[in-house]
Amino acid sequence: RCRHLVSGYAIDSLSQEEEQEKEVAGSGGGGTWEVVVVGGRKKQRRRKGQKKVVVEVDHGDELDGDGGHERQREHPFIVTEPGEVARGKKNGLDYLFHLYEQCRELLIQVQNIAKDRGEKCPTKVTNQVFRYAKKVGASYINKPKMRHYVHCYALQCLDEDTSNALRRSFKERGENVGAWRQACYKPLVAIAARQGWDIDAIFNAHPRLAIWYVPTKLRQLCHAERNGATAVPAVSSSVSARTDHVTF
Amino acid sequence: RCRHLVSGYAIDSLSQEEEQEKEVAGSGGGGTWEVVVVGGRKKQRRRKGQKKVVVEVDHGDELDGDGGHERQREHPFIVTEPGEVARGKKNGLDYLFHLYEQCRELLIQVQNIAKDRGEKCPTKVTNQVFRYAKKVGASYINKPKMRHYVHCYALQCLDEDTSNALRRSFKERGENVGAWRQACYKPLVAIAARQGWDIDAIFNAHPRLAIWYVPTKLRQLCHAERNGATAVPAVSSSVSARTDHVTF
DNA sequence: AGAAGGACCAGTGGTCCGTA
DNA sequence: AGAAGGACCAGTGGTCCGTA
Repeated sequence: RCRHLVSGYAIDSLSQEEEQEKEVAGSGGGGTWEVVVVGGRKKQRRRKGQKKVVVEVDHGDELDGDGGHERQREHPFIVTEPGEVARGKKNGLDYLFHLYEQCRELLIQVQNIAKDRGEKCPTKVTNQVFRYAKKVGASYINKPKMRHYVHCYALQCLDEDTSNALRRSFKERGENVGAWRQACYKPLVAIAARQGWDIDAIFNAHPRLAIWYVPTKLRQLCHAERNGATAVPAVSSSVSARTDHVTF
Repeated sequence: RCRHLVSGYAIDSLSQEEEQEKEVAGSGGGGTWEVVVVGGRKKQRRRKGQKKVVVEVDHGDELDGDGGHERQREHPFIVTEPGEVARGKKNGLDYLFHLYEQCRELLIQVQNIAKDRGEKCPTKVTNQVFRYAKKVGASYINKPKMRHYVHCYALQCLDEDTSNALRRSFKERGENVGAWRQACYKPLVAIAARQGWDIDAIFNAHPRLAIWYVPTKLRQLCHAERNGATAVPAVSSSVSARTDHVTF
Protein backbone atom coordinates (compact mmCIF):
# COMPACT_ATOMS: atom_id res chain seq x y z
CA ARG A 1 0.00 0.00 0.00
CA CYS A 2 2.77 2.38 0.85
CA ARG A 3 4.28 3.36 -2.47
CA HIS A 4 7.92 3.94 -2.94
CA LEU A 5 8.83 7.42 -3.99
CA VAL A 6 12.44 8.38 -4.36
CA SER A 7 12.96 11.24 -1.98
CA GLY A 8 15.49 14.00 -1.94
CA TYR A 9 16.38 15.52 -5.26
CA ALA A 10 19.42 15.41 -7.40
CA ILE A 11 21.01 18.52 -8.74
CA ASP A 12 21.84 18.09 -12.35
CA SER A 13 19.86 17.29 -15.43
CA LEU A 14 19.47 13.72 -16.58
CA SER A 15 18.84 12.26 -20.00
CA GLN A 16 16.18 9.68 -20.59
CA GLU A 17 18.78 7.09 -21.44
CA GLU A 18 20.32 7.41 -18.00
CA GLU A 19 17.03 6.29 -16.52
CA GLN A 20 16.64 3.12 -18.47
CA GLU A 21 18.20 0.76 -16.00
CA LYS A 22 16.24 1.45 -12.87
CA GLU A 23 12.82 0.50 -14.04
CA VAL A 24 10.08 0.13 -11.52
CA ALA A 25 6.61 -1.00 -12.45
CA GLY A 26 3.64 -0.83 -10.10
CA SER A 27 1.55 -3.94 -9.97
CA GLY A 28 -2.01 -4.10 -8.70
CA GLY A 29 -3.25 -2.17 -5.75
CA GLY A 30 -1.23 -4.09 -3.23
CA GLY A 31 2.33 -3.71 -2.12
CA THR A 32 4.10 -5.76 -4.77
CA TRP A 33 6.91 -4.42 -6.89
CA GLU A 34 8.21 -5.85 -10.10
CA VAL A 35 11.50 -4.70 -11.50
CA VAL A 36 11.67 -5.45 -15.17
CA VAL A 37 14.08 -4.60 -17.91
CA VAL A 38 13.45 -5.96 -21.37
CA GLY A 39 15.34 -5.68 -24.63
CA GLY A 40 14.26 -4.38 -28.03
CA ARG A 41 14.20 -1.10 -29.94
CA LYS A 42 11.61 1.27 -31.30
CA LYS A 43 11.30 3.06 -34.62
CA GLN A 44 10.23 6.62 -35.23
CA ARG A 45 6.63 7.01 -36.21
CA ARG A 46 5.73 9.01 -39.26
CA ARG A 47 3.03 11.69 -39.07
CA LYS A 48 0.07 11.40 -41.41
CA GLY A 49 0.43 13.50 -44.53
CA GLN A 50 3.85 14.62 -43.45
CA LYS A 51 5.65 13.63 -46.64
CA LYS A 52 8.96 14.67 -45.15
CA VAL A 53 12.01 12.51 -45.61
CA VAL A 54 12.82 10.55 -42.49
CA VAL A 55 16.44 9.68 -41.97
CA GLU A 56 16.74 6.44 -40.05
CA VAL A 57 19.48 6.91 -37.51
CA ASP A 58 20.89 3.78 -35.94
CA HIS A 59 21.94 4.36 -32.37
CA GLY A 60 23.12 0.81 -31.88
CA ASP A 61 26.67 -0.02 -30.78
CA GLU A 62 27.44 3.36 -29.40
CA LEU A 63 29.96 4.30 -26.73
CA ASP A 64 28.20 2.34 -24.04
CA GLY A 65 28.71 -1.19 -25.29
CA ASP A 66 25.98 -2.35 -22.97
CA GLY A 67 23.32 -1.83 -25.63
CA GLY A 68 19.92 -0.22 -25.09
CA HIS A 69 17.14 -1.45 -22.87
CA GLU A 70 13.49 -0.90 -23.51
CA ARG A 71 11.24 0.25 -20.75
CA GLN A 72 8.49 -2.23 -19.92
CA ARG A 73 5.05 -0.80 -20.39
CA GLU A 74 2.82 -0.59 -17.37
CA HIS A 75 0.16 -3.23 -17.13
CA PRO A 76 -3.17 -2.05 -18.51
CA PHE A 77 -5.86 -0.90 -16.14
CA ILE A 78 -8.99 -2.92 -15.48
CA VAL A 79 -12.16 -1.79 -13.80
CA THR A 80 -11.91 -2.78 -10.16
CA GLU A 81 -14.16 -2.12 -7.20
CA PRO A 82 -12.90 0.17 -4.46
CA GLY A 83 -10.33 -1.74 -2.44
CA GLU A 84 -10.05 -4.55 -4.95
CA VAL A 85 -6.59 -5.68 -5.99
CA ALA A 86 -6.18 -6.40 -9.68
CA ARG A 87 -4.80 -9.85 -10.37
CA GLY A 88 -2.60 -11.00 -13.20
CA LYS A 89 -0.80 -8.49 -15.35
CA LYS A 90 -3.31 -5.74 -14.68
CA ASN A 91 -3.54 -2.62 -12.56
CA GLY A 92 -6.64 -1.58 -10.64
CA LEU A 93 -8.31 1.81 -10.38
CA ASP A 94 -7.15 2.44 -6.82
CA TYR A 95 -3.65 2.30 -8.25
CA LEU A 96 -4.65 4.71 -11.00
CA PHE A 97 -5.93 7.21 -8.47
CA HIS A 98 -2.86 6.67 -6.39
CA LEU A 99 -0.74 7.88 -9.30
CA TYR A 100 -2.56 11.21 -9.14
CA GLU A 101 -1.69 11.52 -5.47
CA GLN A 102 1.90 10.75 -6.31
CA CYS A 103 1.96 13.46 -8.95
CA ARG A 104 0.72 15.86 -6.32
CA GLU A 105 3.64 14.93 -4.08
CA LEU A 106 6.04 15.36 -6.96
CA LEU A 107 4.57 18.78 -7.72
CA ILE A 108 5.04 19.81 -4.10
CA GLN A 109 8.67 18.78 -4.30
CA VAL A 110 9.14 20.72 -7.53
CA GLN A 111 7.48 23.73 -5.93
CA ASN A 112 9.77 23.58 -2.92
CA ILE A 113 12.84 23.41 -5.12
CA ALA A 114 11.59 26.35 -7.16
CA LYS A 115 10.91 28.41 -4.04
CA ASP A 116 14.38 27.65 -2.70
CA ARG A 117 15.94 28.81 -5.90
CA GLY A 118 13.75 31.84 -6.31
CA GLU A 119 12.40 30.56 -9.60
CA LYS A 120 8.84 30.71 -10.78
CA CYS A 121 6.75 28.15 -9.03
CA PRO A 122 4.29 25.93 -10.92
CA THR A 123 0.75 25.70 -9.53
CA LYS A 124 -0.24 22.88 -11.85
CA VAL A 125 1.18 19.52 -12.88
CA THR A 126 3.30 20.67 -15.79
CA ASN A 127 5.86 19.07 -18.10
CA GLN A 128 8.43 20.00 -15.50
CA VAL A 129 6.73 17.71 -13.01
CA PHE A 130 6.62 14.80 -15.44
CA ARG A 131 10.29 15.33 -16.16
CA TYR A 132 10.98 15.34 -12.44
CA ALA A 133 8.99 12.12 -12.04
CA LYS A 134 11.26 10.41 -14.57
CA LYS A 135 14.30 11.82 -12.86
CA VAL A 136 13.43 10.46 -9.43
CA GLY A 137 12.60 7.06 -10.91
CA ALA A 138 8.82 7.26 -11.12
CA SER A 139 9.02 6.38 -14.78
CA TYR A 140 5.60 4.76 -14.75
CA ILE A 141 4.17 8.27 -14.53
CA ASN A 142 3.79 9.96 -17.88
CA LYS A 143 1.83 12.83 -19.31
CA PRO A 144 -0.46 11.10 -21.83
CA LYS A 145 -1.64 8.60 -19.24
CA MET A 146 -2.26 11.13 -16.50
CA ARG A 147 -4.07 13.53 -18.80
CA HIS A 148 -6.16 10.68 -20.21
CA TYR A 149 -7.76 9.82 -16.89
CA VAL A 150 -7.88 13.23 -15.18
CA HIS A 151 -11.64 13.47 -15.33
CA CYS A 152 -11.97 10.03 -13.73
CA TYR A 153 -9.85 11.26 -10.85
CA ALA A 154 -11.95 14.42 -10.75
CA LEU A 155 -15.08 12.38 -10.20
CA GLN A 156 -13.33 10.43 -7.47
CA CYS A 157 -12.39 13.72 -5.77
CA LEU A 158 -15.71 15.46 -6.19
CA ASP A 159 -18.13 12.64 -5.51
CA GLU A 160 -16.55 9.50 -4.17
CA ASP A 161 -19.86 7.71 -3.70
CA THR A 162 -20.87 8.19 -7.31
CA SER A 163 -17.38 7.24 -8.43
CA ASN A 164 -17.49 4.03 -6.40
CA ALA A 165 -20.97 3.15 -7.61
CA LEU A 166 -19.87 3.64 -11.21
CA ARG A 167 -16.91 1.35 -10.72
CA ARG A 168 -19.03 -1.40 -9.19
CA SER A 169 -21.61 -1.10 -11.91
CA PHE A 170 -19.11 -1.21 -14.74
CA LYS A 171 -17.21 -4.08 -13.19
CA GLU A 172 -20.41 -6.05 -12.78
CA ARG A 173 -21.35 -5.49 -16.39
CA GLY A 174 -17.89 -6.57 -17.47
CA GLU A 175 -17.16 -3.28 -19.21
CA ASN A 176 -13.60 -2.38 -20.15
CA VAL A 177 -11.61 0.57 -18.90
CA GLY A 178 -12.39 2.69 -21.93
CA ALA A 179 -16.11 2.37 -21.37
CA TRP A 180 -15.76 3.22 -17.69
CA ARG A 181 -13.60 6.20 -18.54
CA GLN A 182 -16.21 7.52 -21.00
CA ALA A 183 -18.93 7.06 -18.42
CA CYS A 184 -17.12 9.28 -15.93
CA TYR A 185 -17.96 12.39 -17.96
CA LYS A 186 -21.70 12.33 -17.40
CA PRO A 187 -21.81 12.61 -13.59
CA LEU A 188 -19.18 15.36 -13.79
CA VAL A 189 -21.31 17.37 -16.17
CA ALA A 190 -24.22 16.89 -13.77
CA ILE A 191 -22.08 18.24 -10.92
CA ALA A 192 -21.11 21.22 -13.06
CA ALA A 193 -24.76 21.87 -13.88
CA ARG A 194 -25.60 22.04 -10.18
CA GLN A 195 -22.77 24.51 -9.57
CA GLY A 196 -23.32 27.04 -12.33
CA TRP A 197 -21.32 25.31 -15.09
CA ASP A 198 -17.97 26.76 -14.09
CA ILE A 199 -15.84 23.62 -14.31
CA ASP A 200 -12.63 25.58 -13.78
CA ALA A 201 -13.96 26.99 -10.52
CA ILE A 202 -15.02 23.49 -9.46
CA PHE A 203 -11.54 22.11 -10.09
CA ASN A 204 -9.84 25.05 -8.41
CA ALA A 205 -12.02 24.82 -5.33
CA HIS A 206 -10.83 21.30 -4.61
CA PRO A 207 -7.34 21.15 -3.08
CA ARG A 208 -6.26 17.90 -4.75
CA LEU A 209 -7.92 18.65 -8.06
CA ALA A 210 -6.80 22.26 -8.41
CA ILE A 211 -3.36 21.21 -9.59
CA TRP A 212 -4.78 19.49 -12.70
CA TYR A 213 -5.71 21.21 -15.94
CA VAL A 214 -9.36 20.81 -16.85
CA PRO A 215 -9.47 18.31 -19.71
CA THR A 216 -10.55 19.84 -23.01
CA LYS A 217 -13.32 17.36 -23.61
CA LEU A 218 -14.87 17.85 -20.17
CA ARG A 219 -14.83 21.58 -20.73
CA GLN A 220 -16.49 21.16 -24.10
CA LEU A 221 -19.16 18.84 -22.74
CA CYS A 222 -20.04 21.32 -20.01
CA HIS A 223 -20.23 24.11 -22.56
CA ALA A 224 -22.37 22.08 -24.95
CA GLU A 225 -24.73 20.92 -22.22
CA ARG A 226 -25.20 24.44 -20.93
CA ASN A 227 -25.97 25.93 -24.32
CA GLY A 228 -29.23 24.15 -24.84
CA ALA A 229 -29.75 20.45 -24.39
CA THR A 230 -30.12 20.61 -28.18
CA ALA A 231 -27.84 18.33 -30.11
CA VAL A 232 -25.70 17.27 -27.22
CA PRO A 233 -23.51 14.51 -28.58
CA ALA A 234 -23.89 11.64 -26.14
CA VAL A 235 -20.71 11.32 -24.12
CA SER A 236 -19.48 8.62 -26.47
CA SER A 237 -18.31 10.42 -29.61
CA SER A 238 -15.61 12.99 -30.09
CA VAL A 239 -16.62 16.53 -29.41
CA SER A 240 -13.45 17.99 -30.79
CA ALA A 241 -14.36 16.93 -34.31
CA ARG A 242 -17.38 19.21 -34.19
CA THR A 243 -15.62 22.22 -32.76
CA ASP A 244 -15.55 25.35 -34.85
CA HIS A 245 -12.23 27.06 -34.58
CA VAL A 246 -12.45 30.78 -34.40
CA THR A 247 -9.46 32.59 -33.03
CA PHE A 248 -7.50 35.79 -33.01
CA ARG B 1 -7.13 61.61 -21.82
CA CYS B 2 -9.82 59.18 -22.85
CA ARG B 3 -8.05 56.65 -25.04
CA HIS B 4 -9.64 55.09 -28.02
CA LEU B 5 -10.07 51.33 -27.81
CA VAL B 6 -11.78 49.48 -30.61
CA SER B 7 -14.73 47.73 -29.02
CA GLY B 8 -16.63 44.67 -30.10
CA TYR B 9 -14.65 41.77 -31.43
CA ALA B 10 -14.32 40.26 -34.83
CA ILE B 11 -14.68 36.58 -35.44
CA ASP B 12 -11.91 35.36 -37.66
CA SER B 13 -8.19 35.32 -37.47
CA LEU B 14 -6.13 38.08 -38.99
CA SER B 15 -2.60 38.09 -40.31
CA GLN B 16 -0.10 40.75 -39.36
CA GLU B 17 -0.02 42.06 -42.90
CA GLU B 18 -3.71 42.81 -42.81
CA GLU B 19 -3.10 45.20 -39.96
CA GLN B 20 -0.51 47.33 -41.67
CA GLU B 21 -2.84 49.98 -43.00
CA LYS B 22 -4.70 51.15 -39.92
CA GLU B 23 -1.82 52.42 -37.89
CA VAL B 24 -2.55 54.49 -34.83
CA ALA B 25 0.20 55.95 -32.74
CA GLY B 26 -0.35 57.43 -29.32
CA SER B 27 1.28 60.77 -28.76
CA GLY B 28 2.07 62.23 -25.36
CA GLY B 29 -0.24 61.98 -22.44
CA GLY B 30 -2.91 64.21 -23.91
CA GLY B 31 -5.69 63.45 -26.33
CA THR B 32 -3.88 63.83 -29.64
CA TRP B 33 -3.81 61.12 -32.28
CA GLU B 34 -1.47 60.77 -35.14
CA VAL B 35 -2.22 58.41 -37.95
CA VAL B 36 0.91 57.57 -39.83
CA VAL B 37 1.76 55.13 -42.55
CA VAL B 38 5.23 55.05 -43.96
CA GLY B 39 6.85 52.98 -46.67
CA GLY B 40 9.83 50.65 -46.60
CA ARG B 41 10.58 46.97 -45.86
CA LYS B 42 12.54 45.06 -43.30
CA LYS B 43 15.02 42.28 -43.60
CA GLN B 44 15.27 39.16 -41.48
CA ARG B 45 17.85 39.38 -38.79
CA ARG B 46 20.38 36.64 -38.44
CA ARG B 47 20.99 35.04 -35.04
CA LYS B 48 24.48 35.11 -33.64
CA GLY B 49 26.45 31.95 -34.38
CA GLN B 50 23.55 30.59 -36.36
CA LYS B 51 25.52 29.89 -39.56
CA LYS B 52 22.31 28.75 -41.28
CA VAL B 53 21.59 29.72 -44.86
CA VAL B 54 18.97 32.44 -45.09
CA VAL B 55 16.86 32.47 -48.20
CA GLU B 56 15.70 35.96 -49.02
CA VAL B 57 12.06 35.76 -50.03
CA ASP B 58 10.60 38.75 -51.85
CA HIS B 59 6.97 39.26 -51.01
CA GLY B 60 6.64 42.33 -53.19
CA ASP B 61 4.02 42.62 -55.96
CA GLU B 62 1.67 40.08 -54.48
CA LEU B 63 -2.07 39.89 -54.97
CA ASP B 64 -2.67 43.19 -53.29
CA GLY B 65 -1.01 45.52 -55.77
CA ASP B 66 -1.00 48.23 -53.13
CA GLY B 67 2.48 47.28 -51.91
CA GLY B 68 3.57 46.99 -48.29
CA HIS B 69 3.54 49.68 -45.69
CA GLU B 70 5.83 49.86 -42.70
CA ARG B 71 4.43 50.47 -39.28
CA GLN B 72 5.68 53.67 -37.70
CA ARG B 73 7.46 53.03 -34.44
CA GLU B 74 6.00 54.56 -31.32
CA HIS B 75 7.80 57.63 -30.09
CA PRO B 76 10.32 56.83 -27.39
CA PHE B 77 9.43 57.39 -23.77
CA ILE B 78 10.93 60.17 -21.73
CA VAL B 79 10.87 60.61 -17.99
CA THR B 80 7.95 62.89 -17.18
CA GLU B 81 6.46 64.03 -13.90
CA PRO B 82 3.00 62.79 -12.97
CA GLY B 83 0.49 64.70 -15.09
CA GLU B 84 3.11 66.10 -17.41
CA VAL B 85 2.51 65.86 -21.14
CA ALA B 86 5.55 64.94 -23.22
CA ARG B 87 6.26 67.39 -25.99
CA GLY B 88 7.79 66.77 -29.37
CA LYS B 89 8.07 63.23 -30.71
CA LYS B 90 8.10 61.67 -27.26
CA ASN B 91 5.72 59.79 -25.00
CA GLY B 92 5.43 60.37 -21.26
CA LEU B 93 5.24 57.88 -18.42
CA ASP B 94 1.53 58.48 -17.75
CA TYR B 95 0.99 57.21 -21.26
CA LEU B 96 3.21 54.18 -20.54
CA PHE B 97 1.16 53.30 -17.50
CA HIS B 98 -1.99 53.88 -19.46
CA LEU B 99 -0.93 51.14 -21.85
CA TYR B 100 -0.95 48.69 -18.95
CA GLU B 101 -4.51 49.66 -18.14
CA GLN B 102 -5.44 49.15 -21.74
CA CYS B 103 -3.91 45.68 -21.73
CA ARG B 104 -6.05 44.90 -18.73
CA GLU B 105 -9.16 45.93 -20.65
CA LEU B 106 -8.07 43.83 -23.59
CA LEU B 107 -7.52 40.84 -21.31
CA ILE B 108 -11.00 41.27 -19.86
CA GLN B 109 -12.43 41.24 -23.38
CA VAL B 110 -10.44 38.12 -24.24
CA GLN B 111 -11.65 36.49 -21.05
CA ASN B 112 -15.26 37.28 -21.84
CA ILE B 113 -14.95 35.82 -25.30
CA ALA B 114 -13.32 32.68 -23.89
CA LYS B 115 -16.06 32.27 -21.29
CA ASP B 116 -18.75 32.66 -23.94
CA ARG B 117 -17.16 29.98 -26.03
CA GLY B 118 -16.43 27.66 -23.15
CA GLU B 119 -12.71 27.81 -23.83
CA LYS B 120 -9.98 28.04 -21.26
CA CYS B 121 -9.75 31.50 -19.87
CA PRO B 122 -6.42 33.31 -19.45
CA THR B 123 -5.74 34.90 -16.07
CA LYS B 124 -2.63 36.72 -17.27
CA VAL B 125 -1.70 38.94 -20.19
CA THR B 126 -0.62 36.25 -22.63
CA ASN B 127 0.38 36.14 -26.28
CA GLN B 128 -3.28 35.73 -27.05
CA VAL B 129 -3.94 39.17 -25.56
CA PHE B 130 -1.18 40.80 -27.59
CA ARG B 131 -2.56 39.16 -30.71
CA TYR B 132 -5.99 40.48 -29.83
CA ALA B 133 -4.55 43.96 -29.31
CA LYS B 134 -3.19 43.94 -32.85
CA LYS B 135 -6.48 42.65 -34.16
CA VAL B 136 -8.58 45.44 -32.66
CA GLY B 137 -6.13 48.06 -33.90
CA ALA B 138 -4.09 48.68 -30.75
CA SER B 139 -0.94 47.95 -32.69
CA TYR B 140 1.15 50.21 -30.49
CA ILE B 141 0.85 47.52 -27.81
CA ASN B 142 3.42 44.78 -28.11
CA LYS B 143 4.92 42.14 -25.91
CA PRO B 144 8.57 43.21 -25.66
CA LYS B 145 7.61 46.73 -24.68
CA MET B 146 5.04 45.74 -22.09
CA ARG B 147 7.29 43.12 -20.52
CA HIS B 148 10.18 45.59 -20.47
CA TYR B 149 8.43 48.05 -18.19
CA VAL B 150 6.26 45.74 -16.07
CA HIS B 151 8.21 46.38 -12.90
CA CYS B 152 7.87 50.13 -13.39
CA TYR B 153 4.12 49.69 -13.54
CA ALA B 154 4.34 47.45 -10.50
CA LEU B 155 5.95 50.22 -8.50
CA GLN B 156 3.27 52.62 -9.67
CA CYS B 157 0.60 50.17 -8.47
CA LEU B 158 2.19 49.25 -5.17
CA ASP B 159 3.53 52.60 -4.03
CA GLU B 160 2.37 55.53 -6.10
CA ASP B 161 4.09 58.10 -3.88
CA THR B 162 7.48 56.48 -4.24
CA SER B 163 6.87 56.02 -7.96
CA ASN B 164 6.00 59.70 -8.36
CA ALA B 165 8.97 60.84 -6.29
CA LEU B 166 11.29 58.71 -8.40
CA ARG B 167 9.94 60.21 -11.59
CA ARG B 168 10.40 63.77 -10.33
CA SER B 169 13.89 63.04 -9.13
CA PHE B 170 15.01 61.39 -12.35
CA LYS B 171 13.44 64.09 -14.47
CA GLU B 172 15.19 66.78 -12.45
CA ARG B 173 18.54 65.06 -12.84
CA GLY B 174 17.96 64.75 -16.58
CA GLU B 175 18.24 60.96 -16.53
CA ASN B 176 17.01 58.95 -19.49
CA VAL B 177 14.25 56.35 -19.47
CA GLY B 178 16.66 53.46 -19.16
CA ALA B 179 18.15 54.85 -15.97
CA TRP B 180 14.71 55.50 -14.50
CA ARG B 181 13.62 51.99 -15.44
CA GLN B 182 16.64 50.49 -13.69
CA ALA B 183 16.00 52.58 -10.61
CA CYS B 184 12.49 51.15 -10.26
CA TYR B 185 13.84 47.79 -9.11
CA LYS B 186 15.27 48.97 -5.81
CA PRO B 187 12.10 50.27 -4.13
CA LEU B 188 10.29 47.13 -5.29
CA VAL B 189 12.86 44.90 -3.64
CA ALA B 190 12.43 46.98 -0.49
CA ILE B 191 8.67 46.42 -0.61
CA ALA B 192 9.24 42.69 -1.06
CA ALA B 193 11.61 42.67 1.91
CA ARG B 194 8.92 44.20 4.09
CA GLN B 195 6.40 41.58 3.00
CA GLY B 196 8.36 38.36 3.37
CA TRP B 197 10.04 38.31 -0.02
CA ASP B 198 7.19 36.63 -1.87
CA ILE B 199 7.06 38.80 -4.95
CA ASP B 200 4.52 36.51 -6.65
CA ALA B 201 2.15 36.90 -3.72
CA ILE B 202 2.65 40.67 -3.82
CA PHE B 203 1.76 40.81 -7.51
CA ASN B 204 -1.21 38.48 -7.08
CA ALA B 205 -2.63 40.43 -4.17
CA HIS B 206 -2.98 43.54 -6.30
CA PRO B 207 -5.96 43.45 -8.67
CA ARG B 208 -4.33 45.39 -11.50
CA LEU B 209 -0.93 43.81 -11.11
CA ALA B 210 -2.07 40.20 -10.72
CA ILE B 211 -2.55 39.85 -14.47
CA TRP B 212 1.15 40.45 -15.18
CA TYR B 213 3.91 37.87 -14.98
CA VAL B 214 6.58 38.73 -12.45
CA PRO B 215 9.62 39.82 -14.48
CA THR B 216 12.54 37.41 -14.24
CA LYS B 217 15.02 40.03 -13.16
CA LEU B 218 12.82 41.34 -10.35
CA ARG B 219 12.36 37.79 -9.12
CA GLN B 220 16.11 37.23 -9.21
CA LEU B 221 16.88 40.46 -7.40
CA CYS B 222 14.46 39.57 -4.62
CA HIS B 223 16.00 36.12 -4.33
CA ALA B 224 19.56 37.48 -4.29
CA GLU B 225 18.75 40.15 -1.74
CA ARG B 226 17.05 37.67 0.57
CA ASN B 227 19.89 35.18 0.48
CA GLY B 228 22.39 37.32 2.32
CA ALA B 229 23.19 40.88 1.43
CA THR B 230 26.47 39.29 0.35
CA ALA B 231 27.51 39.95 -3.20
CA VAL B 232 24.27 41.52 -4.30
CA PRO B 233 24.98 42.88 -7.75
CA ALA B 234 23.82 46.48 -7.65
CA VAL B 235 20.66 46.82 -9.66
CA SER B 236 22.68 47.98 -12.63
CA SER B 237 24.21 44.83 -14.11
CA SER B 238 22.61 41.74 -15.50
CA VAL B 239 21.72 39.11 -12.95
CA SER B 240 20.95 36.51 -15.56
CA ALA B 241 24.59 36.28 -16.53
CA ARG B 242 25.44 35.03 -13.05
CA THR B 243 22.63 32.52 -12.81
CA ASP B 244 23.61 28.89 -12.43
CA HIS B 245 21.32 26.72 -14.45
CA VAL B 246 20.39 23.56 -12.70
CA THR B 247 17.31 21.81 -13.97
CA PHE B 248 15.55 18.52 -14.33
C1' DA C 1 24.04 56.25 -27.51
C1' DG C 2 19.32 55.18 -26.31
C1' DA C 3 15.17 52.89 -27.35
C1' DA C 4 11.17 50.28 -29.84
C1' DG C 5 9.69 45.85 -31.39
C1' DG C 6 10.07 41.89 -35.11
C1' DA C 7 11.29 37.67 -34.76
C1' DC C 8 13.55 33.94 -32.78
C1' DC C 9 14.00 29.81 -29.64
C1' DA C 10 13.71 26.53 -25.86
C1' DG C 11 10.62 24.35 -23.66
C1' DT C 12 4.76 23.86 -23.01
C1' DG C 13 0.21 21.89 -23.35
C1' DG C 14 -2.12 18.78 -25.73
C1' DT C 15 -2.87 14.42 -27.84
C1' DC C 16 -2.14 11.41 -32.03
C1' DC C 17 -0.97 7.25 -33.65
C1' DG C 18 2.74 3.75 -34.24
C1' DT C 19 3.35 0.06 -30.91
C1' DA C 20 2.74 -4.11 -28.08
C1' DA D 1 -9.83 -4.86 -30.19
C1' DG D 2 -8.21 -2.34 -26.22
C1' DA D 3 -4.71 0.27 -24.11
C1' DA D 4 -0.01 2.53 -22.80
C1' DG D 5 3.09 6.21 -23.95
C1' DG D 6 6.93 8.13 -27.28
C1' DA D 7 7.03 11.72 -29.86
C1' DC D 8 5.11 15.28 -32.45
C1' DC D 9 3.29 20.08 -33.25
C1' DA D 10 1.07 24.56 -32.84
C1' DG D 11 1.32 28.11 -30.28
C1' DT D 12 3.84 30.19 -25.36
C1' DG D 13 6.89 32.88 -22.50
C1' DG D 14 10.78 35.22 -22.74
C1' DT D 15 13.96 38.42 -24.69
C1' DC D 16 17.79 39.26 -28.12
C1' DC D 17 19.54 42.00 -31.38
C1' DG D 18 19.02 44.01 -36.09
C1' DT D 19 16.79 48.47 -36.77
C1' DA D 20 15.79 53.43 -36.82
